[in-house]
Amino acid sequence: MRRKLTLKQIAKELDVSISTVSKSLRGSSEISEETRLKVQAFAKLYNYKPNNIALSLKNRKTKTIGVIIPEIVHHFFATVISGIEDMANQHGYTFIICMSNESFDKEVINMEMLANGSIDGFIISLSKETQYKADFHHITEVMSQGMPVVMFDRVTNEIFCDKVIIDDKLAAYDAVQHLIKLGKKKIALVTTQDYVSVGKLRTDGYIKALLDNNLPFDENLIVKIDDLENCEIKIGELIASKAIDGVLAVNEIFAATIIKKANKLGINVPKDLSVIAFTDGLISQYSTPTITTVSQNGFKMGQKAAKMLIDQVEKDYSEDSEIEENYSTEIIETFLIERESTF
Amino acid sequence: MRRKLTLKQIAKELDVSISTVSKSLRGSSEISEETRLKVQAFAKLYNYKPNNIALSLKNRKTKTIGVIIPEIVHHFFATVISGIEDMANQHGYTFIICMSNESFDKEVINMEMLANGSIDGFIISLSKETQYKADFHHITEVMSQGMPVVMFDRVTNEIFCDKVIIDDKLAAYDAVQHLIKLGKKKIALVTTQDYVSVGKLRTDGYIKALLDNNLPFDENLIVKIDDLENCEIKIGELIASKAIDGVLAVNEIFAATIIKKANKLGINVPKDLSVIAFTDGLISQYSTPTITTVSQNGFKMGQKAAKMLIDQVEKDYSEDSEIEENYSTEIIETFLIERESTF
DNA sequence: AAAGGCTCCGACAACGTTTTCGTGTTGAAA
DNA sequence: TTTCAACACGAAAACGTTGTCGGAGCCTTT
Repeated sequence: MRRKLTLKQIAKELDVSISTVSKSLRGSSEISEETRLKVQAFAKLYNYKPNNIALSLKNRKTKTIGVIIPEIVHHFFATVISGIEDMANQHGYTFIICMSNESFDKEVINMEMLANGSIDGFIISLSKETQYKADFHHITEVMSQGMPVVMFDRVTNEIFCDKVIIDDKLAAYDAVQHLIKLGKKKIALVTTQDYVSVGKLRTDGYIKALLDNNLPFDENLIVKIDDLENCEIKIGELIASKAIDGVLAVNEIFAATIIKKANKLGINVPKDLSVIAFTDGLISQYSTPTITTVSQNGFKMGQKAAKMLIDQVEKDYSEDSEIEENYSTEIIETFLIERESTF
Repeated sequence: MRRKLTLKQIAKELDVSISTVSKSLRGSSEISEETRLKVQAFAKLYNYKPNNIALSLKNRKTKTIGVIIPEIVHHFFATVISGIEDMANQHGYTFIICMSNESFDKEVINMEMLANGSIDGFIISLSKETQYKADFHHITEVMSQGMPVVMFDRVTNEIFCDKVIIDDKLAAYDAVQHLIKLGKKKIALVTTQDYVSVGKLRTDGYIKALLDNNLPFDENLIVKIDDLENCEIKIGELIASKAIDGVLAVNEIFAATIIKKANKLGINVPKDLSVIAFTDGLISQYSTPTITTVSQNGFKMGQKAAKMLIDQVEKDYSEDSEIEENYSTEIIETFLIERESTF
């Protein structure tokens, strides 16, 4: 097993100093053309590549991004990762992914694990538990060490940092508005618990749309699902007894469950019941009927988040002064993709 | 912006040497209890964490795995990642993900990018283009540098290394066998081009099942999809004209498309046409009817792959001798999940 | 009183880079 | 012949660790 080639080995082999080898490879004019070419040829022949770890140590820059997400087996998060990878790649960055599995403790452990020099900054979407506990000390901790943080989707107002989100309230508002335009009068909302930031915002948008259209707001038409176990039961109750004609679901799974339940109960989607979902994933495209969704454009979200982080990292580098810490919040536009579940 | 605390700073602050600080923190008996406690208290107070990069450089071990996959917005690959993360985490490893986007060049670039010391080993699933070109020099290259490689799912016989796969041929055989037992006589196969290793194997299993049951093998009943564009057309032709009563699809998307097309053509699934798919993802669960699938257990596959790689990495470490290079191929068992699309 | 043995600590090398600063050798100018 | 710039290269420091080795100081032993 041949070890990786180092400058030292090349130097020894060619009987020159390490400095000379290094300079030759970087094309320094300090070195005579003869020596330079000789070294370059040798390096090329034996496929020399500078050791990244050594470079990271020297430069105090790893060109690596830490990504903390709740889970990866999830269409939205996977597309975000895809966007991050795209932008990271363009800038010569790699990234390490950690999953919190919606657990606060794991989120904290993962961040501490990475905040020891392995990465240049974080891109994070908060776990449900973190949002519930509203404990963000781990974030402030790494930020105080000068590590840039970009939050996406599941963010919090309590931390000042760059953020990239969709306008959840507006998107929900528009979706409900769409249902209302289609003539729906009794529109339900199937969402998560309020501590999930996006769930709360979408609920706000839903309520606002109803009120703006002088439709009655009925608390009973909002179903808050805490876990997938009782999802079916709660949804069953909703559509069986409440005689609704429209529903906004905060994710595909809820929407697909609604449709399946409706079918069983002999309720026709979209004729009797129109359904709109957040998260434009595969289920929406392949469900029957296909589902009208709010596109969240996770890819773009990932790209933006990565871009913002890289900008921060490289800015930190050039101007060591910390004059202006002006963070911004990017809002990714959403749009409604009309499919068969609304009519 | 306060920089990360280092041994040197602690040493200066407490007016002892760097060695003393290091030894104190590692609980060396060389240091008096008084000094040790003082240093430990200080380190704890200011939350000292050893710099990982420096450790990696010193130990020539990064405790990081490089993962190369074709794409991540894909249920199967996402579950594999999830399994890798689980096992990696248990062993204190992190991982860097690169996507080849099914491109040979990007696969090569990514591998070269990581093979410069950033990682201890690779877990890879080959891109379609790589399988098509059958060019694996980049794999042999990194292996010859002593970097362990574990392949999963899309593997090749031309490289000797650890592998983890499912028995694609047997799984396809069993699925077709199941259809035959249900009384189906004219069973089609919707697959990918032959150069995709798993596609080929599944085709073999399909054919074998037919022959073993004395059913005629009709070349025309095998549809090879090259990209999703013409997927719908080709599938339309198949089910409209061939009067088939069963079909095995090598992935969910194909299966869902078949079902949708069948519905449009007034063909009832499962009564007129039974459908079985590979890849047990969300589509299968939320499609109408739900789809009978071959479960690939990506999570377990990821776990196994990670375990095999970590074992290799740590073995390399202990015994520098390269006496026995005995690679193994793990086969993850599959099973049929019966749902509504078969009858 | 000299020798030896502890205890406790610091100097230093090493991991693989890059870069600054010297320094020896030329050749040309004075 | 002396002086000095230009050229080509090497030594060394630094990034943050860990671990080996040696040494200072003190106590015990003969």
